[in-house]
Amino acid sequence: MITLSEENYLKAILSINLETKNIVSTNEIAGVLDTSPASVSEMIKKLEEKNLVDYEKYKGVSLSKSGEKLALEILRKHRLWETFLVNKLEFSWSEVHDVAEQLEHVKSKKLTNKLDHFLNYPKFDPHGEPIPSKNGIISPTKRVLLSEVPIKTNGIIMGVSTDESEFLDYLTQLNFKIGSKIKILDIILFDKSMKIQIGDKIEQISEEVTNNIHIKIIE
Amino acid sequence: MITLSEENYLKAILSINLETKNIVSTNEIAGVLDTSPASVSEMIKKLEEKNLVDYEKYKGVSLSKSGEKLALEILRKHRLWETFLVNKLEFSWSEVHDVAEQLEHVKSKKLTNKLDHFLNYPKFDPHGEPIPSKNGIISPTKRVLLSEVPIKTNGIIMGVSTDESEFLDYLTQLNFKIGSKIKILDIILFDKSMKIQIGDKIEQISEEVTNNIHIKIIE
DNA sequence: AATTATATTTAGGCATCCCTAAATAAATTT
DNA sequence: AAATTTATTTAGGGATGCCTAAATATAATT
Repeated sequence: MITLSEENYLKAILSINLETKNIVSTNEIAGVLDTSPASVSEMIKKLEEKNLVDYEKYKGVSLSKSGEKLALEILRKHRLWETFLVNKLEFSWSEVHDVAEQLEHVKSKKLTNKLDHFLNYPKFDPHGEPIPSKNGIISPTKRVLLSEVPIKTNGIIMGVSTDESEFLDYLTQLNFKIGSKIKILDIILFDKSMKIQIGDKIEQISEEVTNNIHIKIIE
Repeated sequence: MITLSEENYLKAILSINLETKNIVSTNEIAGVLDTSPASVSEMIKKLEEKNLVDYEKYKGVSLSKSGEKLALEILRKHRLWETFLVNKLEFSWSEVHDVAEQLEHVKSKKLTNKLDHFLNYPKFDPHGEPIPSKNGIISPTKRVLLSEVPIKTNGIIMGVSTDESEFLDYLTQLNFKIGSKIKILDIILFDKSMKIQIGDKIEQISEEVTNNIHIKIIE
C-alpha cells in the first residue's frame, strides 16, 4: 500500500520532471514539498525499496516505470477533480487547488473513471493543463501566449496566468472560456492590441489581456 | 487541527450514539473501528484534551458539544458523497461506502455546501438515512420494515437492509427506488406476501422481500 | 462477601514521517 | 590542485497511532 506522503513525493518528482529535466535533486523536492532535504533522503530510500524511483546516492532521483504510472494517476485525479469543481460545482479557478489536493488521494479506480465519464472526458483542466488519460498518456501541449502569435492564427484558449478577479470577470464578459476556439483577425501595430474572432463575435483586446492568455495553436 | 484518526473516532462514537445510548464504552468503539481497546483508551485521552469528548475513567465516553458538531459534519459529508456517487456517477448502493469513507475527510466547508446545492439539498442518502443539515440538524426518521406495517399504509421507501446484488436487481426491476411512494393494498395472511401499489403499477412481493425494505410511514 | 470473569487502563514497543545537527560528498572558487 | 562553499546523507530524537502483555478496576457468579 502506498501512503499519502509517498504519493505527494511521487507527484512532486513528476511535476519537476514535467517542468524541467528527468533527474531530480533532493533539494528540489524539499523545495516543492516544503520539507527538509534530510526528510527527502529518508523517503527516497523507502520509495526505492518499493521500486517506485531509481536512485543513486548524491546523484539524484527519477521515477521508475511504476512510479511514473502512479504519479500520472494522481495528476489525472487532481485535474479531473479541478474540472469537476469548476464545471459542476461552480468554484472559481483560483479556489480549486487546495481542495483538489485532498481529493486526488481518494483511492478508487472506479471513481476516477466514472468522474471522467461524468465530466465528458475532458482533455484539459480549468487551467488549461492536459489531463493524463486512463493509460497515463499526457498530451504535451505547446502553449503560447496569445500576445506572441501572428495574425490569422487559429487557436484554442488553454488557460490564463493570473487569478485577478477583475481579469477573470472581463474574460467571462467576453465569453472567453477554456476550450473556446479563437482566430486572430488583426494585430494593431501601434499598441499590439488584437482583433479576435470568438464564435460569431469579434472582440478587440489589449496587450495587457493577450499577455495573460495562453492558447494552443491549431492547424 | 483534527487528524483523520480523530475524525474516525468521533464518527464511531456518534454512530453508536445514534443506534443506542449516549454513553459509549471503550470496547464498543474498538469494535466499530476494528482496533484494540488499549488504542481506544489512548485516543480518548487525546480527544478529551481537545474538549471533543467527555470522559470518566472506566465509565465511558460521550461527545461534547463541539465533538458532536464535528461528528455531524463528517456524517453529513459521508451521506452527501454517497448521494453524489449514486445519483450522479451511477454507482450502485453497495459500492459507495468505501469511497464515501475517504471523501468524508476532505476538508472544505465550501465544497460540502456546494455539493449539497448541486445535489439539490437531499434530505436522505441512497440508503434512506437522513443527511444532517448545515446546522447539524438530523431528522430522526422512524423507519419501519415494510413487513411490519398494516394494510392501507402509505409510505416512502427509505432503504434496504441487504446489499445482495440479486435483491437490488429485483428492486430495480420492480422500479422500487429510494423516495418511491408506495401503498399496501393487501396482505396475504397465508404467506404474508403483500400487494403493493407503486406508481401506476401493482406488484406482489414476498415476505423475504418486505423484510428487507425500510419505509417511512406518511400521512 | 469472596471469587471469578470481563472491561479498561497502563507500560513498553514498533512503524511512519517529520525535525535539527553533524558528517561526508560534490561542485565551485581561487 | 587546494580550499571553500553547497548539496546530500546519516545520526539521533519527537509526535502520532497502532500493537501486545500486564495491571487494575468493575461486574457477575456462587
